[in-house]
Order: sequence, then structure tokens, then C-alpha cells
Amino acid sequence: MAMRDIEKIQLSIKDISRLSGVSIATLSRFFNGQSVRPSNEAKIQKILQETGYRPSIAARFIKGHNSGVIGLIVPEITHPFFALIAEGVMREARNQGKLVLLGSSEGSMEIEKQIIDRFSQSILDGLIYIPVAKAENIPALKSFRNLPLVVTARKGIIPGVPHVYHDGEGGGYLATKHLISLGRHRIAFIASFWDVPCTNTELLANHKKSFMHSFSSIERFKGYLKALEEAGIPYNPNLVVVTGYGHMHGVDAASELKGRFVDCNGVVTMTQAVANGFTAQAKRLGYRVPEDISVVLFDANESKADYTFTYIELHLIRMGQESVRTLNELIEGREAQDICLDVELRVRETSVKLPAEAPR
Amino acid sequence: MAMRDIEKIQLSIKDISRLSGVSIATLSRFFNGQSVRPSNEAKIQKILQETGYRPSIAARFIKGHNSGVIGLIVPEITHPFFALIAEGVMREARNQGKLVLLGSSEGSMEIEKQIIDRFSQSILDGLIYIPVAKAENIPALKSFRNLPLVVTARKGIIPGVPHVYHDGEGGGYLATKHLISLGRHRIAFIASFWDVPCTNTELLANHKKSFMHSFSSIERFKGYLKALEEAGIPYNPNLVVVTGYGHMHGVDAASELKGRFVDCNGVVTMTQAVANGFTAQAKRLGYRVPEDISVVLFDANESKADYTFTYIELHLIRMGQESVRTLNELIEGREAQDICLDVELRVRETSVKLPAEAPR
DNA sequence: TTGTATGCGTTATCAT
DNA sequence: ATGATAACGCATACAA
Repeated sequence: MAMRDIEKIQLSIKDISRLSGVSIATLSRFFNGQSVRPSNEAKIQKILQETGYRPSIAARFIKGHNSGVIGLIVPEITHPFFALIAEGVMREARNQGKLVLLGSSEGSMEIEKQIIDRFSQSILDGLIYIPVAKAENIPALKSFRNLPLVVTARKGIIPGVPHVYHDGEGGGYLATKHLISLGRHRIAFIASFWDVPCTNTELLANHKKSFMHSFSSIERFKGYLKALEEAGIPYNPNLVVVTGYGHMHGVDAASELKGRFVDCNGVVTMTQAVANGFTAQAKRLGYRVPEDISVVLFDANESKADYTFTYIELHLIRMGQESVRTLNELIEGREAQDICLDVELRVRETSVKLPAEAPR
Repeated sequence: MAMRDIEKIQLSIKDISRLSGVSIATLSRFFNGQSVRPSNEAKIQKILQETGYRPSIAARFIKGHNSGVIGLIVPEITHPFFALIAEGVMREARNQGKLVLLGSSEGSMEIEKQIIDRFSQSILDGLIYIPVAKAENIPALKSFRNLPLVVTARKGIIPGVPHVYHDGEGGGYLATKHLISLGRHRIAFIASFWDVPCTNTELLANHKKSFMHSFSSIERFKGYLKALEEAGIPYNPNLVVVTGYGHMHGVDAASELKGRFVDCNGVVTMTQAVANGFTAQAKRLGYRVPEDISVVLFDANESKADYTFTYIELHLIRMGQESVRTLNELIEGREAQDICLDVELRVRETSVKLPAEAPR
């Protein structure tokens, strides 16, 4: 602090006024885009070149203006899913000349609450909020009553606030229907959660409850059910595994299904990591992929592996961009609505037509 | 903006003064940790509970105080390498009650310059800077003359500024020596750059030039040379490939080496992606991994694949944390020095002793 | 179009 | 320990 005070050569609008001979009021108007006398503009520009002066954001924020800073809260910046959203957010923010204050809740609701608290005393114009999971921190958001807010990557969390999310049900439907169209009728669904909310046998009963649609797995599960029903395939809870997001969870899911003797010939997973784990383990258990078991997953990009997976493409960067645009509507006093982004099926190497003679 | 002005119920210290009957001066002291009369403290606490009031960061920043906000500029938040550093930065920042303003230069020096420019008019206490590559934007940093600055993940970029980086030379040495100890003497080195600075035949001549040590590949290359020399193995430029950071670059590197007929039996790559590409292609070309060719790479984590790679472990989260600590020294007016983080060899499945009878 | 004067929320100074 | 007041850098109503 001592150092800072000493070295702080930060010049003020007064300094520029003195150097250029133009009044601070005229300077202020100039910086805010109002027209000034050409002769004055010349003087100003000259001094600006020499000094590299920039108006202080803090000072203008005090005056009730926008700071040009928006907040972004993610559960984990390390996870590609959120990193891509963040990338989109920053890209669009840059387009609009805004800065991004980033907070990572590290998967913990406690930390998330802490961040929200800290953000609230900051200089934010608005906040893009990706709740860690169950969104139990909504009460803490009361500090934000007066602040523009957009919820991203989750659906229906906070009433009256715009949400930006994917068409999870559509994705689940596309993935399942694709597998069915390949002649596969025993399709496993591996649902991933940060905090597992219920067992696989409870999933059907619970999936319509109001709080559940904040989970992307649930939305996709609805699409899964819809595709099954459309094809006249009865729902079998033994084909559903409720687990987490990691590689090992995929491994375990494969073993679990094997132990249940349900003999699936198709599987839908929520992430690349789970698909990798599942596939590796399935092979170890003697299944061929994709002949015996075809795999479809949800992801933003084609991931590199020994072979490429068939996947439901998520537009995460666009999600970030749309979030910023939506937030801007709010910041500028306009109305804003939910945005539901489309998903697309990308058929690659892990899904093929069921061979006529499939012994298992 | 209109909306904001209308809804802004942001109360000030004056409001609290009025509500609590305590003067604003006393309030200010209270918020800054000075002691106040117990009866007053009680009144203040009561109102604080009711209102949830927080002092405005912007206002105190104007008064020459620290904002508690530090800046972080990364080339690409999507890349796990930088995401991990960012995670470390945010973790340590949170520990210290600081906020992080994040800028992604998207791999472009143009954008990087833009961000630096924008950051300079912000309310930062300091900046953690990961230059996009060649650091030609240093001139633009003159806006930061007076601002605490730390350069991360690069070495020797800006004189007089603390750098936090890995012991790249040590890593290259460890990786190479490990392969040598397995009886492998024809070790390929696949150097990765964002902008390729020279060809493989020029690498030896150039690696000592001053500007080159900002590239991590170069530092690791030095370690590679050192290990070779120590073992009395002559340097062969045909075993070196200069390329990029992607999966396809690894694929191409394998083909390139094959085309040069150098018959390597060990390889060092800079990233997991390159190693993946290299390995996949090497197998297609008829080599066995790890028997014919053993692979060592640089990475922060054990990556999941069909098998796990032997790797030089990078401590990226710690790198972020150390950067914040170093920056803090500067912010608080103390001296700070470079920090060189150790690396470690983790032997996994992709490196084995050279079989006695290796026909190739 | 320009300049003067006042206010924004906070801290620091100085009496009390 | 407390309270009145000046100051921070900027924006704006108002008078010129």
C-alpha cells in the first residue's frame, strides 16, 4: 500500500484540464461522447497521446453509472464445460467493451455463497450466475435484488430471472431416437449429478418434480423417456444408472449394468469422461464397441481419442455469448426472456446399426 | 441504465448513520477495524443485520485504497493449462479476500493489447500476466508502470518484474534421462510453439539467444541436450520436430519422424494432446508403444486414456497460487523475486525398458 | 459550446 | 472515542 501511494502517478481529469487548458467539464463531456469545439478536441487528443490518461472507472461508478464490469460465477473454471461458457462470456464482453469479474465456487455451495457476498459489494453492472447445483444459495442472492441477473446452463432456477440453457430434453430425445433407429432397444441411460438426488429406481417418480428440472440429466432423461415411448419400448429402471461426472463413474456404470444382467446394446452418457470410462470398462468386460454397445454422449466438441464418439453437440461458447447479450438487455433496462439453445446430433464412430446376429 | 438508477437501493454510509444514530466517521472506523464504543457497535451491528449494507469498493478505491481486485490475463481460458493456473489464482485470491478480473487474449496479441488497455483504466491493485507468446506487447504495459505486475508461466520476459515459472530445463532433463536409463538412446524431442520461431535444424543454434527462453519448449530442450551430453549421446537434429500444440501436430510429428528414417525409440512431447496424436499415429505406422517407442510428456495431471502416460508433473494450481502471493508482496510494498517451481517425473505405462531383441 | 459549483460514498484530519 | 468537514475523481445542472 505504501508503495502504491508513493508510485501512484495516476493522473486525474484535473491534471488533464491543467495540461490542456480545457475545463474539466468539457473534458468529461468529451469522454462521454458529446461534441466539443474542434480546437479543444485537438488539444485534448494531444495531451491524451502524451499521458495515456484514462478516466477512472471507480469514480464514474460512484456517480451512479455503469462500471462496464459484469460478474461471472462458475462452479469450476477447470472443467471444459464451464471454461467454454466462460470463453463465450469473455468474447462477447470484449465485443461490448466490458470486463469480466470471475468467481469459481470450486463446487462448494459454501464458497459460492462467499463469492456472491463479495461480489455484492463490488462494482458490478450485472451477474451471470451458474449455480453450483441445487441452487440453495438463492436466498443469498437477495443482495442482488437490484442487480441485473442471468442464470446460465440451468433451467427454471429463479423465477422472474432470464435463464440461458440447452434443450436437454431435445438432446436426450435425439440421442435415444438415434440408437433406436439403429435397431437398439435396450438403451442404458447414465445420469450424472454433482450431488446424487435419488436412486435409479426413484428417477421415474421424481423426474417431474419442480426442483428437479434444474438438473440437466433430468431434462435429458425426459427426452430419453419420450423417445422410448414413441417407439413403444417399455421403460426399464434397471437400464438407468445414477452416478457422477468422472471417468471412474463411467467405469463403475459399466460394471453395474453388467451386474444387473440387463444386456444393454446402447448407452447415453452425459459427458466424454463418463463415456470414456464406460467404453474402456465395457471392452474389458468383453463387449465390442460399437457393435455390441453403441455409445452416444453430450459434449461441446468432437473429442480426440482412438476413435471419435457420436455425440449431441452443445453450443457452450454461444451460451456464454447469449448470456452476456441477455444480461445487457437487463442492464440497459429492457425486458429479457429465457433462451433455449438447440442441440444437434453428430454421428461418428461409436454408433452403428445392430448386427443381424448379435449373440448377446 | 434507467432501470439501474431507479432500482438502485444501494444505501450509503450516511443512511446507516441516520438509521443507527452513529456518525459516519465512527462507522468508517468501525468498518476499518478500529475500536468503537460497545454501545455503538451494538447499534451498528443491528442495522447491518437489517440492511445487509456493505461499504462501496469504488468509493474507497477513489480514496487511494486498494480495491481488492487483481487482474489475470491468460491466452485462452479454455486450455486446461491456463485453466488450472486460473483455478490456482482464484483459490489463493479467495483466501486473501480478493476478487479476480479475468481477461482472455484468445491467442491474439491484438486482443491482448486491447485487454491490457482496458485493464489499465480499471480498478486493479495488480496484474498477473501470462503473455500470449512472444510478449511483444510489453510496450503496451507502460500503462502499468505504477501497477504491481507478475509474469506467470514464462521466464525472463520483463526485466525487473517477478516471474513465476516451472523448471523447464529440469523437466526436459528428467524426461530424457529417464528414457536413457531405459536403454533408449534415439530420443525424439517434439517441441511445440504457438508461433513457430525456427526450424528443427536451427533450434540448436538459436536456443541460447536471449529472447528464446520465454518459450517453455526451449527450456525443456536445454534439459534434453544436457541429458544427452551427460550420457555421451550425440545430438541429432533429425530427431527434433518443431510443431504446434494440437492432436494433429502429434500425428504429423510421428509421420515426419518416420519419413526421416531416424528410428527413434523414445520421445518427449510437450502436451498430452501431442502425445495422444503421436501415439495413435505411431501405432498406425506399425510401432508398438511403449516397447518400440516409449513416450514421456509434460502435463499437470494424470490424464485418462486407455493407458496412462509417463509424464513430467507440472504444478499449475500452485503456480497460480504462488503468483497471487508474489503479487501481494508487491501490492503491499515489499520486494519479490522470481519463483521457479520444481517438476517431478511420474513413471506410468508408456515407458518401459528397451527389449533386448528390438528388431527396429 | 463552455466553465463553475455541487454531489456521489468513502476516508482522513482535526478538533472535541 | 467521537463528530464535523475536506478531499478523492468524475458527472451534471446551471449560468454564461
